[in-house]
Amino acid sequence: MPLFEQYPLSLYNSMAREKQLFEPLAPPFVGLYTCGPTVYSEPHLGHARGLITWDLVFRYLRHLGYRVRYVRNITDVGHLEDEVTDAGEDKITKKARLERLEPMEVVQQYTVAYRKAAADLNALSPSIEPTASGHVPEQIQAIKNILSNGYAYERDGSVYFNLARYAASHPYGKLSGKVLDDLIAGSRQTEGLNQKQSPHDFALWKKASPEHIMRWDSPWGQGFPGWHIECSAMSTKYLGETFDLHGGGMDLLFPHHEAEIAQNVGCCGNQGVRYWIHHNMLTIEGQKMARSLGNFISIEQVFSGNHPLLEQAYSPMTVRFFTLQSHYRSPVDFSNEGLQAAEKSYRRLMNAAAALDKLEYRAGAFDAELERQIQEACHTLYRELSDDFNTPRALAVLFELSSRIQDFRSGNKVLGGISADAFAQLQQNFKAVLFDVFGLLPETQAQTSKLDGVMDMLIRMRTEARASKDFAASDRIRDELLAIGIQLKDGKEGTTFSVEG
RNA sequence: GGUCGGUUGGCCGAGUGGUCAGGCAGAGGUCUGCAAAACCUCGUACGGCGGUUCGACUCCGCCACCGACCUCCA
Repeated sequence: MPLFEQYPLSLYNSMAREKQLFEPLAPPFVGLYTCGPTVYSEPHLGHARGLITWDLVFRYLRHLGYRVRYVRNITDVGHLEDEVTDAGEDKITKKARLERLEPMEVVQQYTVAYRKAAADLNALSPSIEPTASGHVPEQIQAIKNILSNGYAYERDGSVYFNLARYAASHPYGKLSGKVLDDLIAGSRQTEGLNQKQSPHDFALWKKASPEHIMRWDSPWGQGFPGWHIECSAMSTKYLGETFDLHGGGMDLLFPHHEAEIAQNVGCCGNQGVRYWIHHNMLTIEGQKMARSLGNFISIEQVFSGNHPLLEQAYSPMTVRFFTLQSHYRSPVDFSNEGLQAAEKSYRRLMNAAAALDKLEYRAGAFDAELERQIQEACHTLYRELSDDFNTPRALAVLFELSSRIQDFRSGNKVLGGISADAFAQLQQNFKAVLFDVFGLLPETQAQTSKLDGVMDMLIRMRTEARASKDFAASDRIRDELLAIGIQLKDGKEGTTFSVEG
């Protein structure tokens, strides 16, 4: 029996605004699409949250036994920054001009940076990572379909989605809770500066001005695809007209995902997505992260500690652990205090995992209550994760199990008190959830075998000095190593060391 | 202004109509030549005012405060 039958997954569907039992279209296959980055600048902490959230979803679905195709796009065709006044310049073009690069050089640089950040955070590669620029023909085809279905109109080389026409027969705004009439009433639209029939009609295809560098041929002349069409085109291409899961940040609810739905209907006759899931945003010490507020932190800066707001560097696994401590639908507040606490908590779990590996089972006096408790916890781990990916609760269970593991290690409780089966289950579930699902890794220690050799020697010298009560020498070894960033840990079974950072 | 969400102990962060979150910090302890590390044990909480209820932190109403989105944003 696959795990997904044993622990059926329920998740919060943003469209229904309630938790629903997840029933894939064609189990065990699952299609998952998430909106990836626009690659015009360094990946930042917000990207980290998205990466970690969807990686956990991907990992857990796979762990449950689903065969998942995970598609995450790269937006490498610039979005216009100011469409309203038509004075807009797209982000990638602007960056290219400022840095005197080809637009594709900008795209390349930040795509590589994004993938590097993902790898550092131990986020698995998606099954397919399509780029918008590589799918212009598909986007043109989708626009053609929308046009021929009567949901769009052409004006002077640009194509716009006809929202009034669409909203007359479809519930536009349902996902984000917007009412089209309110939007129109509240819009600050300058007269006569654009060709749209209605201010909220959005571009499917945009005519390229003479100086616009990124341009492609189309039935409507040279131009580039609009803001939202890539996701409709690429999700349809790789996951089909209807697929299981679509994710993204809550900030994409409107207008991006709302537009996607309208396009899907306009193109294929149905909205395409069965479950919408959205993760919450990230704040920096209680404030929204924004360049204008000066609290913008890139992923690389977190790892290096090179930012005025950071008291120290934080390892990728600390960031990952910290993120998963909160539920994905709650906001995460990034603070030094929080990160430092996470660093320690994370170490505790890793200590327990290491201790678990060293335990050797021998039958002993049976402790029925302990047996029940451990088995129950092993199940709870999955029940929590299957309850809308409740990582904080699953984590609490991991800590509970950590204490039991330490009880066994220290002799506080006898390992033989539980059955060999229960012990095997403990080992398997604890490590599976910690490593495979949470995607945490043992702390990388910058140590080579040569360093090991040197440390062995130093530890031996210190042990000898201590044996002969030459504490001046032994303390000197310990303190000077600490100054270098290597900490000695005296334990019952001897001395070990860890390298800082 | 509109829409939605939140307000939990020193800090972070789950959750529930009536015995438990969990982590960090703090206190005590084990270990140790001392220390560090590691491990064990232990407090304190549910924004305000009403209501429903045998019973509310949990449900309902009002108020206050905070935030997100409404414009590109993960």
